[in-house]
Formats: sequence, structure tokens, C-alpha cells
Amino acid sequence: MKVPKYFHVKSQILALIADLGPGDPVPTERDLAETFATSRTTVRKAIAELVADGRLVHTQGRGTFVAEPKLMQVRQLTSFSQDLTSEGWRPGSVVLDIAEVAADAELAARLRVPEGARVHRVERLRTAADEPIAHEVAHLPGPLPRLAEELDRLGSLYATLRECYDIELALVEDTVETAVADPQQAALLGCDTGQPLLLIHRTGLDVDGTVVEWTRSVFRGDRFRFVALQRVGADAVPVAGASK
Amino acid sequence: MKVPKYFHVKSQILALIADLGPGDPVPTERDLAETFATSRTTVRKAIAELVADGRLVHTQGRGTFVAEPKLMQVRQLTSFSQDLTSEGWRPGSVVLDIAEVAADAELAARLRVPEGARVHRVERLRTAADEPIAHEVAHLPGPLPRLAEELDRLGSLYATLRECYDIELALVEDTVETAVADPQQAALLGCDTGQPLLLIHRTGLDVDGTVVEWTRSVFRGDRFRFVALQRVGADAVPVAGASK
DNA sequence: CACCCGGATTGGTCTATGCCAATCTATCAA
DNA sequence: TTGATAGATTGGCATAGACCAATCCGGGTG
Repeated sequence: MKVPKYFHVKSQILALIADLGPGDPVPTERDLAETFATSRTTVRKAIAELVADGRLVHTQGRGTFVAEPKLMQVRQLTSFSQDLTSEGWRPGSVVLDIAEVAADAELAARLRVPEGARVHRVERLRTAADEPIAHEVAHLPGPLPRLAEELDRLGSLYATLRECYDIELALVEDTVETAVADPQQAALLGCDTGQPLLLIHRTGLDVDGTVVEWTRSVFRGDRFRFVALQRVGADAVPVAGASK
Repeated sequence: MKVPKYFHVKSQILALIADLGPGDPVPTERDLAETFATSRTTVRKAIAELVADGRLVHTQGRGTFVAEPKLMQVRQLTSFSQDLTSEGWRPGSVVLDIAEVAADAELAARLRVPEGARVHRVERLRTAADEPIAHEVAHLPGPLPRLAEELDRLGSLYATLRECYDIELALVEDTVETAVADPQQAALLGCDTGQPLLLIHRTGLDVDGTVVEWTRSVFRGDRFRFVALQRVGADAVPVAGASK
């Protein structure tokens, strides 16, 4: 196996930070290049992978530091707040946009409404300990009068659906895939462009099998772990129309 | 929003390949650098992200090509074979190693057996249409006589457990996170080092709640999508000891 | 003391270039 | 026809250097 040089550098940096704690500074890229007798480009490639791994964080003008060993996980996105709270994080969310829009072809199919139907669109930035961890755009069919006000009052989207509109989620289908951050997402999430992300699409159904939400979430891959608990056999029923 | 040049190049390449079909060649890196009036380094960074996105594939000595729009998905890893078959892929697996080993501390905790207990280790490369898509290491507790022979006979690990040892999975907990490919994984999966991967850990329980497997799977992020179907409420019971 | 500003530091991007490794192709020989 | 081989092509890795942008720090000013 031919191992490129930047991979050796990566190992050496890992050895360096083994004795350090979260938040401790790592030597500058120029220093590392000199001590490892290599170029800054090679050091940067090694550091980039360590950042993607969640081992380091770096900020322009400040430096590079050992990352917090913070892998947050949620069991179900519907209990996002509880999960994070129980693990000691302070969950929060910032509503970036909330509006009524006309459903395009794909959205109509996902929500099983006629194309052009008016649906609600809720765009939020989800945070933990005031740090952005996910960008989320939810689409909800049906009339939901005063959604903005109620959501603002209760904070939680699912609590709002339950308490204000008597909508109770019974089944969710999540699809999880990887993506790489584009400049917009990177800016929102406070990570580098090109960083691996977890892209999660969620279809939520109530007890009748009616689609009550279709949501696209983008999580920072270096901070997050998704957990799914599945029964074998009985639950293996696809949500019709939920897959591409 | 400041958008770096390589991102513009990425967009321009996307425009180029919009009219092309899967397998069609893309101009060489040196050509692209010239037509976009930039350096090869910048072109390579743009291409690297497009490869991570699953839009392009490239091979040393051959060139760069438009990728197949192949996003495979499985609903449950326990029905890997059925899921892929039903979507037209030809699933297969290659047993790389199968042995009995002593459980170290972490493995013992995961499987809920004493440290040092003998457990089975099954390392496989999973394929679809003869293309590697996942590297999987399964650990199984308890005596499973002639496991290698039976697994070789039936092909499927879950079928073997069910038919030969009367072990039926009832509940699985999957955790999904991102990772980047190291040289070994890249070689096994046929992708670039540094490419985003889906790292999935699975704990499988039978009806009694006994842990019957603990498995670590690494999927190519550019080809794969994980699907989880979850009931809301009742199923939200953590698998004790399954989380770090 | 509080504030502002300018230089030094550090990461972010881009260039130009060289050589290596895998592949393909055209040629030549058996 | 078949097979080996040498050269050209293409991506893979690494270098050295330049300049930009964000941050930090220290000194001067009010």
C-alpha cells in the first residue's frame, strides 16, 4: 500500500495532539511544515482531513486547535431537544425564514398534495450550546393558521403541531447520506467548505398515514451522529412515495 | 459571501457535464485549467468536491468521467440483499477474514460478554454489481460451530444465524456518522483517500434483548443512502450500553 | 481607563512547476 | 494473430512562493 506523505504527516500530528486537551493550540501550519520537513500545502491537506474527522478545528487569523470530543447524537429527530438536553447540551433554534409557498412537483409528491398547493416552509438553524449544528428546511402541508406565532411561542415544531393543531407524528422515515459543504452551508454551520455533512431527509406521518412534514436537514458531520432504532420485520414497510 | 475560485470552477464543470451522460469523459485537468484560465491545482480541488458529491469519478491514467447517478439505499442493513436486489443491483459479498478472537474491553461491553470471551469476527467486503460498496466487520458472541462453512453455504449472515443457530434478530440500533477514507479503506472500496464515508455501527438484539451482533460498516458516501423507519414514541428506548 | 489603529501573526486561496504512477496506444517481433 | 514493449497521456503527489483575510496584540490617544 502506497501511503502518501500527507497521511504520514496526519499521523504525526495525531501523535502531537495525543497529549493535548480540547482547545489546546497546535503549532502553526508554517511551523509544522518546517518540523516535518515538508511544504505547507502537504500540512494543510493533513490538517484538512483531521478537521473533517473532527479532531481539529481551525479559524483564519486565530490558529488551529484540538477539537472538543463532542459527538452529539439524537435518537430521533423528533426528540432533538430532549436528546440534546439529556446529554448536557443546550439546544436552541433560530428561525431564518417562515412563509407559505406553492408546492413544486417534487415537494407536492413528497407531501402528497396537488402541485401548486400552498404549503408552509420553515427554515431554521439548529444550535447546541449556541453553536450551529444543523440547517433545516421543513415543509408542512395543510392550513396551519398563525404558525409563525405559535412556533415562536413554543419553540419546538413538533410541540406546536401537537399542541396547536392536534397533529401527532406516528412514523418517520429518515434517509441519511453524505454531502460536502458549499460556501453557503459552510457559512451557516461555521465549518469549512468541502467538509463532510450528514444530509437527512425526513418524511413524517401521523397515525392515519397522512404526510405531515417533509424536511431536509444538513448536519455538521464532525459533530454529529444519527441514531436509528428499528424493529426487524414488521417495520420494514416503505413509506410510499418517500423514496426517489 | 466570498466564493473561492475553485467553487466557480466547480459550477462551470457542472455546466459542462449537464449535457453529458454517465460514463462520458470530462476534459483533462490540464485542459480544464487552460480553458478556465486557472491552475491545475484549483481544477483538482473543484474536481475533488465533485467526486465527493458523486458527480464524477476519476482514475489515474484513464481520466475523469461523469459518474453513474447511482444512489443505492437500504432500509435495514438486515435486509441488505433484498433491498439491493429489488432495486436491480446484484448484491454480493466477499469474506475477507473469519476467525474467533478474544473480546477486548469495548467489544465485551458492546456484546455484553466478559472481557476476554471468545467471539466470532467476520470481515466482509460487500458488493453491488461487482463493485465494492462497503467494508464490514461483524462480531458475534456465543458458540457458533462451523460458522465459516455455514456462512459460505448460505451467503447471508442473517440467514445463517436464523437457519443454522435459530437466532432471530428483533431489534437493531444503528448509529450513522461521517468519516473520511484512509488509504486502506480507499483501496478496499475503490475510492479516493479523504472521500466522505458513512460509518455505521449496528447493535442487533434478539427478542430477549440479548445482543447477537455488533457490527461496524463503512460505506462509500458517494454511492449510498441509509434509510431508517422509526415509530415515534414507543420505540424511543435506548439500547443500554450501545452508545459510547 | 476606554478606545482606536496599525503591524504582526495565522489560516485561506491560488499559481506555476516538477516528477511519479497507472493506463492506453501504436509499433514491432515472434 | 498474438504478445511484448516503448512512448504518450492522464491523474496523483508534492514543492515553493505569493498574496489575501481574519484575528490578535500593543502602543498611542482621547
